[in-house]
Amino acid sequence: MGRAPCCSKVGLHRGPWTPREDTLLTKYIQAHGEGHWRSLPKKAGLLRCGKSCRLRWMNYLRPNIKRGNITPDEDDLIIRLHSLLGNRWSLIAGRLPGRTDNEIKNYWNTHLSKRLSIIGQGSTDPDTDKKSTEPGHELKRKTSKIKNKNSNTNKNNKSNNRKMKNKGMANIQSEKQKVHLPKPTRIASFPIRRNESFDCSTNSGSSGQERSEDVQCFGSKVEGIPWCHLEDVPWNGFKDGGDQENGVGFLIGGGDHRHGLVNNVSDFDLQSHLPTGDHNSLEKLCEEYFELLKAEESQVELDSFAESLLL
DNA sequence: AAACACCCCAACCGCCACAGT
DNA sequence: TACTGTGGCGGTTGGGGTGTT
Repeated sequence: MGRAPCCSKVGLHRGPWTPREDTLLTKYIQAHGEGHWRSLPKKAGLLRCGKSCRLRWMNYLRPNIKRGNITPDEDDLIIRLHSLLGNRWSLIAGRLPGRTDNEIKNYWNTHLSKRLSIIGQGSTDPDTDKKSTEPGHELKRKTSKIKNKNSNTNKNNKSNNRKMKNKGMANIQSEKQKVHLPKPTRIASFPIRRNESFDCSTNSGSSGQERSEDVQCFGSKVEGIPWCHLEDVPWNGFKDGGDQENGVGFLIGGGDHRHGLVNNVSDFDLQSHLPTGDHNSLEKLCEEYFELLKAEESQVELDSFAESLLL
């Protein structure tokens, strides 16, 4: 049962924000800081829902937000992180400074999922494809051609049409995908918190939250990446069992038994979900991912992967 | 030039976890 | 313990823009 809307919608502005509203919100937050979103609109003189204010700030007005022009590096990182984290956009965004979860989500939905589905169909090379098509010329045509053309000219059918398209894409993905699965798979039943990700040794972070049903095995989304046997992983958060709380990690040696239960589950449960025939490629993907992170690590001093995710 | 088809992305929605009472 | 308020997340929508026919 969902709770009531955060505020009465009556009399509140909706839709696109005006420059004036942006200014009001920005000035208020600059003066008083973030938080107290519910009361913020009133105090700031905005006829907006607090949620709307928060979203506008987080996704658009916040300083240091990068907009547009996802670089090839970011693109690649998104794909890799998504393969590990699934649709955990906020976590992925935390790994991409200046990018918002919404932007990454949109980018994934509009660019990457299509591209990957095309790759899955044995089409062109992804990079070639991307470079030759940005911003979406040839690709648009390609993707449009593989779409189900139930011609609907009625504008009311637009969204239905889109849904059909998306369903079609989802089907293609589920059939052809090589990199990820769309939905995380729960593999354990113990409670897990989103904020306790990637560093089991430090209960770092308290801002995030995790739904109990979000207990997931990331790896199960990556054709069984969940548990990579890596001998030397230079990040504290991973080395001791990875994201135990989120049911993800890497078996190193005997694993970490500080939380006993988790690795026991992982050893038994996760590995039993690993596709046995593709182990080398899984390790390769893990290694690639860590190489990428290493490269980043040399540029930016981070205490741990966990901390970077929680930035 | 007009109509149509499609894409992009800002914004909205519903749900959940957690904290406070 | 039960309830309520809040912040946050992921999924979805739809207006506007762009390309094609």
